[in-house]
Amino acid sequence: MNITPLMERYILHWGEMGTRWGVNRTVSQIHALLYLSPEAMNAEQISSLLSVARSNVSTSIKELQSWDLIEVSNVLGDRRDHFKVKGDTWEMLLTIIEGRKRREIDPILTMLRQCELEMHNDHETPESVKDQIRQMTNFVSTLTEWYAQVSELPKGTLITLMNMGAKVAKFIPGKKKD
Amino acid sequence: MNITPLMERYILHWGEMGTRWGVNRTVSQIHALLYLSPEAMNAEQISSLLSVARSNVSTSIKELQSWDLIEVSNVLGDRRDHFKVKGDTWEMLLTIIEGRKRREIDPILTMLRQCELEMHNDHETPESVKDQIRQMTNFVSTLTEWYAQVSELPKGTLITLMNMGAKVAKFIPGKKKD
DNA sequence: CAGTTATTTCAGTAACAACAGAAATTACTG
DNA sequence: CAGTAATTTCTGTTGTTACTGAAATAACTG
Repeated sequence: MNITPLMERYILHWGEMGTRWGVNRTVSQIHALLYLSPEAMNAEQISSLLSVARSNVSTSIKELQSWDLIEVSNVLGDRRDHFKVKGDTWEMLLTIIEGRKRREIDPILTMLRQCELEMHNDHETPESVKDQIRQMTNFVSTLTEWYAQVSELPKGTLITLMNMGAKVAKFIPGKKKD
Repeated sequence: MNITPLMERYILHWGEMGTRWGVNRTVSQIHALLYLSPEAMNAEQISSLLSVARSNVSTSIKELQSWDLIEVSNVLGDRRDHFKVKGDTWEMLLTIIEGRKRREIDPILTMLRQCELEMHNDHETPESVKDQIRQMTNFVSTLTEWYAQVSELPKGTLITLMNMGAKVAKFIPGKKKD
């Protein structure tokens, strides 16, 4: 397998985009490469195809594994680890959302809740500021609760809902269908 | 207005979280500060409260304005610009999503579509790779289409839908209610 | 229109994250 | 258990972005 100009373009754009979302460029590039590749690849191949140091691949692979985005497959008679992406585009998205939620939203919620606790015996912070914090806490809680419910739905249901688009609004009780 | 320990904690955490999402720390901190503050603030105040250079505040303010997250308010008899956040938590979220979509998702879609065009007279890229690109294009298109529809719904409808959580799935045609 | 205040731009510095290459570790093999 | 292959860890370097402080510009005032 070698990188055609088409693939290069895809991989480079993906890497570029990753950086904007706080993801290391090499990590995104490897993910893009593995997404495109029909077969699993070993670290050596990735290293030479993307022209990055072997050690850099090692670190990035670990990062992708911690996100549960890739999996190892072993070939009989080959000691090296081979990697490929897990799931289809839809599952990829859900995995990324789940990861970011756990790593970034949950700590925010923890922080917000602790702020609410501290508020009680805090008499220097203006009431209006406390209100803003409370509002943010409620908002993030609601979002988290919504996500918890929706992420439990089967994939097929989610896809159906998405294809319905704005039509879901028609089912709001007490709302006229048009 | 001075920063109480509670506020400091909130602002620092927010700034920290911003960096993880590819947002400049100072930018996030200023947004957090303005969110908490009951009154609009001028750049000088922000600069001294957060202990960052005046010029840094100027740059960050521009960034927040380009995201449409803050607005200017002027006080009679005061030449300085005063800033405050726009909208409530919910509107903030929608604004941020809209901004990221426009800046980051739309270019991806453009790239993917161009890749699809190039595919036609590209005989070196394996068919399986082309398939993967096509699949990604369809996926991103569907998501974008869904977003376009949902973002048009009135805020109240969106909130109702969110509060319904997984219940919306009950209304899928051909599905038994339980 | 000189003087003052507010804001922005710019250039250099500092801080940080990404990375390469070497060294060390681990896992295998005959 | 020596030797080899694969992987990881570590250290120093590079490249990038954030930031400061100074200078320039713009906006207002008496």
